[in-house]
Amino acid sequence: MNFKSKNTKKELNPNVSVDCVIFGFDLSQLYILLIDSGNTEDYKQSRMAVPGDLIYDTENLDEAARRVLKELTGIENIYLEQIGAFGDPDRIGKKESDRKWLESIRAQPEARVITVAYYSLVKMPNFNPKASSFAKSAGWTAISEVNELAFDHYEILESALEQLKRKIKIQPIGFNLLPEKFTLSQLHKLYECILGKDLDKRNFRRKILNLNILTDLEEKQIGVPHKPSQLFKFNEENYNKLSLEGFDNFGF
Amino acid sequence: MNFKSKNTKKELNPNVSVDCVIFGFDLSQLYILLIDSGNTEDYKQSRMAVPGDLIYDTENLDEAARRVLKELTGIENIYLEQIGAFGDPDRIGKKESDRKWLESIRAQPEARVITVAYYSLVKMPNFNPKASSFAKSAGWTAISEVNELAFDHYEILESALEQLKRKIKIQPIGFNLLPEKFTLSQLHKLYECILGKDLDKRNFRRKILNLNILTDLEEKQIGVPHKPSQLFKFNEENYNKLSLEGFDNFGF
DNA sequence: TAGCTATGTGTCTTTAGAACACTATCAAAT
DNA sequence: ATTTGATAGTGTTCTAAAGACACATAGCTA
Repeated sequence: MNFKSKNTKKELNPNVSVDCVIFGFDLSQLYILLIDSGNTEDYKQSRMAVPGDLIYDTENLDEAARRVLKELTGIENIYLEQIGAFGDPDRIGKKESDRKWLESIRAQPEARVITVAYYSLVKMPNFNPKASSFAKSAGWTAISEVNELAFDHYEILESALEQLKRKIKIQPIGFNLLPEKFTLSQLHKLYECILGKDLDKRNFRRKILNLNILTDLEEKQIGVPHKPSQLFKFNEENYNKLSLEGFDNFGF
Repeated sequence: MNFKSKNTKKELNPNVSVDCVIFGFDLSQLYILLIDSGNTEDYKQSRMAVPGDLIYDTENLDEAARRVLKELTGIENIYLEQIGAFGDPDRIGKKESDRKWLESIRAQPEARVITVAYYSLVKMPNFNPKASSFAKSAGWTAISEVNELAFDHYEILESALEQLKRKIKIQPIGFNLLPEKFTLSQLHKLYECILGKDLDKRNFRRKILNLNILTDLEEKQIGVPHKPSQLFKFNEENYNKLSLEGFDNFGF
């Protein structure tokens, strides 16, 4: 049977899935990695979803999240952090389109599935999603343009965003979203995007510089039609230290 | 089959459980609600565990947590908050005693089980646990005296404590642990217990009073062999408002 | 060379954190 | 009646960070 994991090799557990909310940033807005999981009725229509699938009985949740993400989008080697579990008994059965999809793909389409959600922040240009497995396509969508998602994935996205807002105030996580070299304005913009509000430029710069996680590259932007900006990278040593410790109070 | 939930009434899902970490406080230290889940080899020995059990396919996770807590300890009507999911494939099979116990009680003792953990804070004297179902006993244990627990429950407890420490800095949750009428010293002590460090008395009082969530009852302790303390209750309106909003910066 | 655009910078005021020591009040013991 | 022991209660100073606020600069383009 499915739930006897001991001596069977790799069997999908019909009751538990993982979902991965991957955020990116293009220096002007936040993006999320979505797959088109395929519409079983109308192949022209899409059924956008956060990459996710059932877990194997032999892997732990973190491993499952990494595997599923890789299988569906090709993306690997990123740090995933758990958001929590979503377990409404009807979370995958509310919409007709979801039910149809499950029937087309799952061995036990009626099974009740709870999902454990993860999120991560990545440098978008470094990760070009390549759809495989049941993903018809995989790509970045601006958060502002996300509307309907499969199952309860919209709720999951909202939770991920909340967690992101909370985290950015106590850890320097935002840097995972920026290129190696970045300007203070870009970092500033990122914080504004995540927190959804304007931040005073001078106060922001002062605070972020006081954290001592930035190294001035003594190098300027080139080819911009305005005063070129100083470029920075982040100081790995101090950055890692602060990531671990967190800062108790970095209020914006 | 077990994983077909649609038309079956109440079937346990063999793959998903919930566990509840319930904290209490006796004005001098933190306690946790544990059950003795019974040792199958030696009935005199105990097997202490956080109250938890498999979920039904028809209930959502929050409901399951409330139900399981009630079934095992009689405690109900409390607000439970999710900590997260724990899903090591071997989390319930590492110890011989755990495996024996599962064989004695579970329909599919070999099933891989992921658990979703919850925590709550309660006024200990208002909740007298009464063991039932498979709990041989249920009661409060000082956190400092907890050593070995079933499965990965010790890890879960540690996670719950971490979350509690994080939360108490941004929400006035601590009050759920105190009696209706309490003194500032008791509240002070509670914060010290949770955060595990000394806090300056005068600074603590100033900060907590500035939150405007306390109402001076104009009533003093009686019968104490020292200067009697002023009693306070908390101001529900402001307390609820702050609970929702949180405070960005309440660093200790 | 004028205009556009985003960069980069400093000060003041207010608020909150951290450190720190003594007096007051009650009950119990003598 | 007095002393003792135990905890309650109280203010100030120093320092650090938050928040509000305006103008000159550098490079590109037309």
